[in-house]
Amino acid sequence: MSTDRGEPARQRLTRAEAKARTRRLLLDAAARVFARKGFAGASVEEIAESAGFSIGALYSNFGGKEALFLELMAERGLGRVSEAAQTLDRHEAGTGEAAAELGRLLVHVADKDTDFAPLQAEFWLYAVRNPHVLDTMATALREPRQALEGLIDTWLAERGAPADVPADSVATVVAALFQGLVRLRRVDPDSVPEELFGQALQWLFSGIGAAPAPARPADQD
Amino acid sequence: MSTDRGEPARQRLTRAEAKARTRRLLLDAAARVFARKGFAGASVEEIAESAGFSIGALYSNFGGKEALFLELMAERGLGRVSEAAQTLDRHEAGTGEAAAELGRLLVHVADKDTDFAPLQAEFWLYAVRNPHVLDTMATALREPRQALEGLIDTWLAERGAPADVPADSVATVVAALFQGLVRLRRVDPDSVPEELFGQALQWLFSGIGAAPAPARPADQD
DNA sequence: GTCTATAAACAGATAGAC
DNA sequence: GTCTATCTGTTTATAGAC
Repeated sequence: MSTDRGEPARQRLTRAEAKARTRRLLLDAAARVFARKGFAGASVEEIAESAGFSIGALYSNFGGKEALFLELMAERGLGRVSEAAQTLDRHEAGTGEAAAELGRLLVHVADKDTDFAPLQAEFWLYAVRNPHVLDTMATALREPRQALEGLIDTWLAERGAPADVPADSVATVVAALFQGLVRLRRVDPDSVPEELFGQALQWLFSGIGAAPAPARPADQD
Repeated sequence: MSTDRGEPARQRLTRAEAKARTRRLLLDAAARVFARKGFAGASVEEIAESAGFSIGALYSNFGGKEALFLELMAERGLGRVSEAAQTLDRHEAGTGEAAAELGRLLVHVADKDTDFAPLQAEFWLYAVRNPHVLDTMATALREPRQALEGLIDTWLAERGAPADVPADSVATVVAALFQGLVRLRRVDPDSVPEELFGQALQWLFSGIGAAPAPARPADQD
């Protein structure tokens, strides 16, 4: 309290606030560097310097490289998936409009937020390689998918599909398709035009409405 | 030629054959280790030992760690995607049966061939981070997708969908969905039951057949 | 709380023996 | 053609100054 001196005191940060700010800056830098170099390929030195600090600051705020990565994973493990649900919630009516909006989201994630998909892939790889993290990720991923599920319930009712169709399955399909298209677009943009995701959703929902009870896929033998 | 001595000469390998065998063993070991540790996380020592050789043998057969990785990528970059198309080609008639077959393929890739998806993710990350490899991968991925496209053309005709629907878009959607579901199943198997992929395809194709010309997604303003 | 300097371990790659 | 030994650079993590 009495330690501040002739300093201009530009922002007046308590030590706790300063430390929190450092942590935030380090976390953001870590997201950048991990996305661009991968978990193993990134060095703590590059992360610290990218945040404008030195290695010492990093170790004073986090247990180490792995702890920093895990904290980042807990913070943005499920990324924009929950954002997506919220964005779509505003377009309750009009599946077509919502589909177009989803198309824009895909383009944004794939083209603009260039660090997002690689970081997500890095999280996935880490989880697959570290079984005890796998469960954490599984439950973390279920949350945003349930948000999607609520939305899909609405769409389904709107389309006149019977309660017969399990909304959680549809939500899983939509989420998987989104991820797959984002990844593909990063490698070959021409093969995934902006409208493709919306188009696919139209096909999907139209098909769900058309075939009410496809419980038995095909038993023709 | 005159170097072999009292050795039992079990298989009689020429030096060229022996070297080819070493390369193959190293390549296979590299696939295992890269899948489990990642490109940066894997050490050449572990790869060499996993193949039953020493570091020297690796460097005598490949330019180095990166060259080994790139060769592996060229060899199995597109993985079972082309296999999938061939498998399905046998079930020309009966979309339902083909869908069930695809479901089994997904389960196999996700559950049995545990190294496949992580290795594929590693390839993708490498391509995204090395632009000059990106183009190579884009063209490599187009090939199996065209095989899928031919198959889809058949299904579409069978379903009575007009030529209106672009088969390449459908192929892209199917491929992206497959990849997305495989990844999700590795993390949360319960959320991706064995039949889900086939089910989703049924919905999709049924929807394509139902809505003949959805060229303009939604213009209601 | 953050920085500088350093310790200790490990990586990729090479040289020469066999 | 493959192995052993080694060189060189880099890495994580820590200790002590400020």
